Amino acid sequence: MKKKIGKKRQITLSDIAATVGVAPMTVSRVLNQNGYVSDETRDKVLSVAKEMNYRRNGLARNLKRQRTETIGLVLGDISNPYSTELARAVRQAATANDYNLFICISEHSAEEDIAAFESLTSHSVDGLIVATRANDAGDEYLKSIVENNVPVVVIGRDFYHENIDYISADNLAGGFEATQHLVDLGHRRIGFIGAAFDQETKLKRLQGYFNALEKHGIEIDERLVTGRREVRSGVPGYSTEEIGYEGMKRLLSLPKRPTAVFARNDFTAIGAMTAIKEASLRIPQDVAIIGFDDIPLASHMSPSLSTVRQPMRLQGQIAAELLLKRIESESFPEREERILNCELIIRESTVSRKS
Amino acid sequence: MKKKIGKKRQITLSDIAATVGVAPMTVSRVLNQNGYVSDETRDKVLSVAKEMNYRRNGLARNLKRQRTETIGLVLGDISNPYSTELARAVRQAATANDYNLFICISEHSAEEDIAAFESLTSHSVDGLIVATRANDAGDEYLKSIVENNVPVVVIGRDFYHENIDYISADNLAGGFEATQHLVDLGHRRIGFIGAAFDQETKLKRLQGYFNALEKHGIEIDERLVTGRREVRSGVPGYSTEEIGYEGMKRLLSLPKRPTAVFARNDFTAIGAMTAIKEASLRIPQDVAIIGFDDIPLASHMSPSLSTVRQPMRLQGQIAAELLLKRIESESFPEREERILNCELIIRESTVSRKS
DNA sequence: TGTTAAAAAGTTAACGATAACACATCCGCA
DNA sequence: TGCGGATGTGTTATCGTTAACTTTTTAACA
Repeated sequence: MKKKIGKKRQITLSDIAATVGVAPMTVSRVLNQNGYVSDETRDKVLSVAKEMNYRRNGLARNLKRQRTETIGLVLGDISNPYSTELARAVRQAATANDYNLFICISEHSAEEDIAAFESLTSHSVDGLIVATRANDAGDEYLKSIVENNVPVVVIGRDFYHENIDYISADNLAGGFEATQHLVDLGHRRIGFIGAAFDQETKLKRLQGYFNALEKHGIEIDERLVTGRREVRSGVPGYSTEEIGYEGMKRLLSLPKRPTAVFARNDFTAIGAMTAIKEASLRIPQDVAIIGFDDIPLASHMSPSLSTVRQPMRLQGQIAAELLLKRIESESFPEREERILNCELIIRESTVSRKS
Repeated sequence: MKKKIGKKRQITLSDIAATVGVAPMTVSRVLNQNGYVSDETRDKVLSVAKEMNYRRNGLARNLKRQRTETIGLVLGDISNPYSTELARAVRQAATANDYNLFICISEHSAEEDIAAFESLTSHSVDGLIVATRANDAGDEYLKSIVENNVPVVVIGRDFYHENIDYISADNLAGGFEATQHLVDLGHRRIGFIGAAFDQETKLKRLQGYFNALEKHGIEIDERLVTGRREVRSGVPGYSTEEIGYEGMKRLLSLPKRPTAVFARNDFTAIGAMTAIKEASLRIPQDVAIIGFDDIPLASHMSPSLSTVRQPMRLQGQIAAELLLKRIESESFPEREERILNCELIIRESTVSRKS
């Protein structure tokens, strides 16, 4: 059974104006609190507006004003605390500067990446923060957006453009430190979980791992690097518990298994830990493991997870600041690039507790 | 140093029209692929559009068309896998039906709740899915939105309105089952972590706990119910690892500590587990613990965490479906209410492994 | 060859809001 | 008395697009 038929027309400024007996412009002035309006008129307008349940039409308003006071954030894997912390920080900065934040998710492919850019820019967001992984089609599209003078800032996305600011954690140094830490503990056979050996050549964390091994004269063993092969071309996925679990199983079944493992991120590490425990091996005595990100749960694992902390909030905050600067600047600011330091967090999964 | 001064005007349909030598309407027809256009004109328009890097102005378009093909989703705690799974499901359904999805976060307060509603509705989203916790001011505002004929669906938000569909997991039954499970294992002193005793009286999971105790003639002990008191009025926060950790410490320090604990959600449970381990007590022999949600990590904890699984994706999917139905209906569909079953997942944190 | 319909455009008028300007009053002070 | 500024309000045009209508051209067939 249906209730009423037909949806009513939305209430406009003119409706209020007609009811009160003034010009629409006067109503606009009242509602935007600018220009001169007598107290009497103001009160009347406000009460009528409330009575008619008026809600301003942002489309019309923004069209006329040529700005939306809204910024867009494109996230890849939204399940990742990295993304969510980023989002929170961006939101906070946006709110503090009276900007709204719209978030779009682009999960798997370049098409989704582009769809997200498209839907945000076509809604005329004042600026865009992009935190998805690089892919050719998306990069191409981003470029065309920027060349349409939409301010853009990228976070952790490997993409250079003269008018795009770049922010990232220092994944290269982080990957290096994590591996170095394992080497310092005496490990020589060190695995990497989270990326296929011959793919993701741009993955900085993996490069850091290679660099550290090289520095210490440890030969790189292809079999020790494992991860699910990306099925789709386009945007690479993110590594999960499941991938960590599977990857660890593979590593453990090697003739000469690694004595330590560096996982691409904490989720991957947690999955790997499960596999190690299932094999009745001890962490860290039999296999040491270190993750990346320092998600809140890392310290609650048992054993607690060593990891590399990256400044998640800070990245979001800086991104928002740079974006707002771009938005509010009349001209084109010089490109800024910020690579933020990571911090090695040593816990029980690499060094057994002494007490 | 600045690069160029002044931002160029955006390219419009008329610009293309002028260049090609046709009317703007013809260009519009080409770009929207409707109406008759000769192949020759089409090609010319498309090539000029591409050359000029034309990007349509969605504000103007949507204003004229009176719809945006966009839906809004308001989330509370974005860090929670519950929220993120919801978002993914909603996005999937939206995309499949050619709708965009904008997500807004409302973290702490009624004001933020309202700001999110405001920014989405003022952008004229075609409909709104709300998954934040109920609060008076927000409810009031929601009501006014609905009465402006914006389709709304709420998920897990305790709020009744004739024209708003309601979706939720059966938290009451879930809380009951979790507690019942502990009782079945022989526990009589069962704690609850995640809500203050005298607050959150509407919290269904807590009510389920009370109901189960009552059913088995176990007296409710106020001291066994613990959680951080909400500082702000307005939107209640969510329970976290930290709260679980603190809460468990309090429970363990009681003269007669509980032998089992039901945590409001898995994060809280995980925090509680850390506190239990720190006290050198065994799980589940000394203290059994069960959570709620079944986040992916629950099975990776050690011991693995018993919990109540709620259908996260399904809630999002149904919400999207109901919303799209409302959007596409000319009239007002009858209100729908869907309470989805939860599932008890028994793991090692309540029943020790036999093998 | 004329009639009619389909195809390919163009014209007009909004969508709802506001910037920019114009026009009244009113007040104070030289 | 008059002049300038503050105050209050109205008018006009426009943001960029498209729905609805009109006009012109082409094709099709009796």
